[in-house]
Amino acid sequence: MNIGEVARSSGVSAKMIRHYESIGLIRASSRTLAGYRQYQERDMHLLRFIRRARDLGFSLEQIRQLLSLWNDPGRASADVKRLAEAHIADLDQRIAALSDMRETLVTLAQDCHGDHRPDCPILHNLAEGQAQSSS
Amino acid sequence: MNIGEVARSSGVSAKMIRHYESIGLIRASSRTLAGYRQYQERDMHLLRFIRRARDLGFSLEQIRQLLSLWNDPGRASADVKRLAEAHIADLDQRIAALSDMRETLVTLAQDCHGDHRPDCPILHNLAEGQAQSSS
DNA sequence: CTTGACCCTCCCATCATGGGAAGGTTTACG
DNA sequence: CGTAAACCTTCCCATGATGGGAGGGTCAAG
Repeated sequence: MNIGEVARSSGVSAKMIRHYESIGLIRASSRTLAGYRQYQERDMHLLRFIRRARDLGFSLEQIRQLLSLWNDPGRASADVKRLAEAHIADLDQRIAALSDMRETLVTLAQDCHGDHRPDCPILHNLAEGQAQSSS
Repeated sequence: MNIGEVARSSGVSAKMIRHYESIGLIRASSRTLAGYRQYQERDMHLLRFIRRARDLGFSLEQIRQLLSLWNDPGRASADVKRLAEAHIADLDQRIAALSDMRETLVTLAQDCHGDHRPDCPILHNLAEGQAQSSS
């Protein structure tokens, strides 16, 4: 398989496959005489693994660890679980941060007339910045 | 005020103040003979405005628009509200995406023994699972 | 033998931010 | 006055994950 085909069937762009190779996330593939990268079925599975882990929000560094566990028949599932739970905690933090922003903005937007007049609590809040006395 | 002082009192780092100047988000300040940037009270307020908008997750491009509305006495609050609501929609999308990841991971982690054995539904899902549905 | 669809490497851009080098200025203190 | 600390300046580089695109080689079908 050329890089284009494995890209299509794994959902990882050719650009990214080359990048993952360059940072050592995946091993360099064999090449044809002309220098074209050649991939096997197992490379496709590896890339799909990476793709799914990315879809779950794991960073490439975390994926590096996941791959090393995946390739270790003597791994402890506790190690995988620990990685997953650390990532869940990170997601929780990011969700909380975004939700806080959202809540503040919704409150401000609700109080904004949204008409032709210039007066606006959103700008007022940004300019004067006292904590909202909402609820 | 030197840049360090206005940085401290606005919560925007000196590094970022110079950066905002370089991208034209704020106007270049006056300088002393030695080339030191000099700031006034109003610059501090401007930077606080920016800082608060950043805290609410607005991008610098959005902030550029917010500032232009802020400086326009003839603005319509509807324009501000539209910006805010677009940003809320963006936050909603990001929160939903992260929440989806979180939910999938929590489910997988719950089914993981988390002991010394290598068998693990998390790795199994990454290796064999269907791609996550992205909205 | 040309055309189009591949592939290659290398550089640049994103977005917001920080690190740090190399060097000039100001201030406070002995 | 001298010096050291604490400022300030500009310039370059790095992050993380991804894409764009230039400039050029390869391959297969017509």
